Amino acid sequence: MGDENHGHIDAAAVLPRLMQFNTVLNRSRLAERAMDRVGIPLDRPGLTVLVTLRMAGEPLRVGEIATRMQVVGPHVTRHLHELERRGLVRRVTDPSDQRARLIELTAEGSGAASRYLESMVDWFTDALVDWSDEDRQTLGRLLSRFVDDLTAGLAAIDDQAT
Amino acid sequence: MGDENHGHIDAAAVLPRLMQFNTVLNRSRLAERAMDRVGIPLDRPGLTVLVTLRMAGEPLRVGEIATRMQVVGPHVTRHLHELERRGLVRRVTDPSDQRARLIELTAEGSGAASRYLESMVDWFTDALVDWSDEDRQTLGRLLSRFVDDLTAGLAAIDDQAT
DNA sequence: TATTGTTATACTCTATAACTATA
DNA sequence: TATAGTTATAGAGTATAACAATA
Repeated sequence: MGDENHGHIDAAAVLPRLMQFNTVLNRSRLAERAMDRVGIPLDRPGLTVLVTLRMAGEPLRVGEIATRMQVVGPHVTRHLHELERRGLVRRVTDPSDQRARLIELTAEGSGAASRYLESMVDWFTDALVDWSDEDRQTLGRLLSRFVDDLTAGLAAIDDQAT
Repeated sequence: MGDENHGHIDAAAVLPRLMQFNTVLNRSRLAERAMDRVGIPLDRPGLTVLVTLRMAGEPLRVGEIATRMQVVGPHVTRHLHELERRGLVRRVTDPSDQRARLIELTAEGSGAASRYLESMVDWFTDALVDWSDEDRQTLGRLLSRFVDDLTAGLAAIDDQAT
C-alpha cells in the first residue's frame, strides 16, 4: 500500500494496527466462541485463572496466579470462590507454609482450560493456512523476539517507576 | 529455546505470549507515561477518542467514532461531553443531515493526540534499536500481513454471528 | 417507520483498604 | 513485624434500554 519502510519497522503504521488488533481480539466473538467450546459457562477472569494454572502445569499460590495474570490478590480470591464451588479447582494448604494456599486444577478445570486453548490455537493455525512455511517460520522467530524485546522494555519502565 | 517449530508458526507457543504481551501492554506504565507527555490529564477512553479522530484526519460522526473504537454510541457521547467542555473537540451539526453531529478536533485536542502517538512510536522505535535493518523490514512486512489476516478472520466470525 | 444521537441505569472487571492467620 | 490470603468497598470502563429529533 505504498508505505515508506526505509530500513526500519514503520512504527507509525504498525502501532495503530497492533492496537486495533488488540481491541478487536479482546472484543471479537473469537474468545466468546472459544468459551462456548469450553462447554461450561465461565466469565473471562475465571477462565483466565484456569488457563494460567493449565499453562503453569502445576499448582500455584494465589499470589503467584495474581502476578501471572497481572492483577491484585483480592481479584483472584474472589474468582477462586466460584471456581472451587463449581469443582474446577481445589484449594489445599501449602505444606511448607500454613499461611499459603496451593490452587490446583481438577480434571474438569483442566479440561475446560485445554479446550479453550485448543480452540484458540486452532483458529490461529487456520487463519495462517495460506502462508508459506518459510514465512510462518520467520514470523514465529521474529514475533517471539519482538514480544520479548518489548516486554523487557516495558518491565524496564515499570522498574524505573519503583 | 528448544521449541519444535516444524514448518509452521508455533501457535501454541506464540499465542500465550501474544496474549501476555497484550495485557502487559495494557497495564504497563507505558501508556501512563505517554499520557503524561500529553501534558493534560485525560482518561483512556477520552484519549482514545482524540487518537481516533487524529488518525482519521477528518471530523467524524459519533457513530463512526464508536465503530472505530469498537464500542457503543452512548459510551462515546459521554466522553465527548467532557472533551468538549475542555475545548479539545468541537461538535458541529452535519450540514448534510441535521440529525448527525460531526466531531472535530481543536488545535489543543489534535496536539494532545499527536504527542501521545509520538511518544508511543518513539518507544517502539527505541525498543527495536538493536535490530538489523533486514529483520525490522521483514517483521514489518509479516506483522502487517499477520494482523490483516487475523483481523479478516475475526471479522468473518463476527459476520457469521449476524 | 428507520436512523442519529442522548439520557439514565446497570453490569463486568479490577483496585484499595482494613482485617485475620500464620511466620 | 512481615507475609499470605480474605473480606468489604470503590472506581473505571462499557453495555442495555428508553427516549428525542430528524429523515
